[in-house]
Amino acid sequence: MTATESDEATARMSKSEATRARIIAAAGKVLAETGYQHTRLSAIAAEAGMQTGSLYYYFGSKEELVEEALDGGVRVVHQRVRQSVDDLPGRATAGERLFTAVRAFVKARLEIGSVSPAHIRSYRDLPKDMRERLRPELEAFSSLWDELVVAAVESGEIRHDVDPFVLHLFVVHTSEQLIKWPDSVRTSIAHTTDVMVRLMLNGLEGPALKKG
Amino acid sequence: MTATESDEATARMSKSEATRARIIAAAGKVLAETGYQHTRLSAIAAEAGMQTGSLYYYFGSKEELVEEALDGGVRVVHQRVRQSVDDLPGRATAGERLFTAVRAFVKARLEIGSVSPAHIRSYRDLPKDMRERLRPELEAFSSLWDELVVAAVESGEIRHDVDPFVLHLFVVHTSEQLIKWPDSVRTSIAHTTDVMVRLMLNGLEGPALKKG
DNA sequence: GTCTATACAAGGATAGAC
DNA sequence: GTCTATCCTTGTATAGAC
Repeated sequence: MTATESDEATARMSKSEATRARIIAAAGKVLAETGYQHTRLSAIAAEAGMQTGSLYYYFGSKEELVEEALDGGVRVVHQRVRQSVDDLPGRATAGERLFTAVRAFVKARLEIGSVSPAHIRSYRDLPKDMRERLRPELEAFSSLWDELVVAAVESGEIRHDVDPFVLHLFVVHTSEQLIKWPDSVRTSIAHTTDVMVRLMLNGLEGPALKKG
Repeated sequence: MTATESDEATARMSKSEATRARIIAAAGKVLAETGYQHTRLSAIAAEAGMQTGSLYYYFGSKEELVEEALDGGVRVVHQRVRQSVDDLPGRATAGERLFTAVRAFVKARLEIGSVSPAHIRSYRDLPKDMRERLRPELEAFSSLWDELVVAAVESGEIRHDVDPFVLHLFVVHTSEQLIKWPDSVRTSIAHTTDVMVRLMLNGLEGPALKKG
């Protein structure tokens, strides 16, 4: 959800719904930065502009609040990536489909400052039962990457000398590192996406080695 | 430090020194998995095979113990990377120096299961004063990467169309993702290092696109 | 709806037995 | 040296005022 979409959505909400959404957004932000265990309700409350105790008017427990924030973040990113692929014309090659997905993923990671499907940092810390409930959604997203990668290997558009699952991990984790890049190098979203995709696709190699 | 070196070192220690080293190693392992805030002394104690209270015979506080573990991890990895470059013959090109460093870094990350200089997950959580004390060592390591990258850009062995600092971040963070790869795809250290370096250097691109 | 005050649990730290 | 028992602090959760 972009800032604009979010504002439009907020305008249609009752005050209560808007506050609830604000808390969820605050939770997403804090979670992405600190991971589940380190996330303090006091930090979420501060980010949302209220006192810790007030959160309990909207949510029954920390777990309930966190699970809703996490699940929402996962679904939004997954949905965006899938949509970007579905929007391609039928004649698009497997490679075009994969790199469109990568671009959409990188873009989503930059636009949504908060949680993401591959945000392992949070995921590993979760209580076991919550992890179980979130698993199907995460696995669906993972399957999408597997399909895209395998098809692009078969079409010859990406390398076949590396295990497809490793390629899948490389794509997802490399995209994820963007959140660690300092603001100074993340200029516009379009440019940052461009640089990252170029590095993933073509690597570090420069002119002096390319002739080989 | 490899397992063998560690064993040899242990053999020369007094029992007290050996116990102390065992605690540090346990702390490194727990820290790498969970980050500072989430690290419980009870977890370190369990990993070292003792009760929580017993740790205080060797260390004055959680901070003291953690700082020693972190500082040690940073220094060992930095030292190994620097040594790998220094060991090259004088005629080595800038590109050879950079990729030797990358290989050494990836190898070190695989061999030492614990903390590392770029292990941001831990670093960001640290108390401010501790972070200040560790900073010089981290910056020295960062400078090494900057020098290697800039030289390789100038020699034309790596691409010049991307900000050198971004290339530096890409190298370090991409190497770091290895700790998230499941055991199933991390076969031998030599093979895993090889795959990772190939992906970083040449990217995902496959035969069908290379002709362009 | 949101705040303040407080009960309760968990983890860091200390003391004293052995 | 290591253990067990206990204190102190921090964070989750509840209660009741406004």
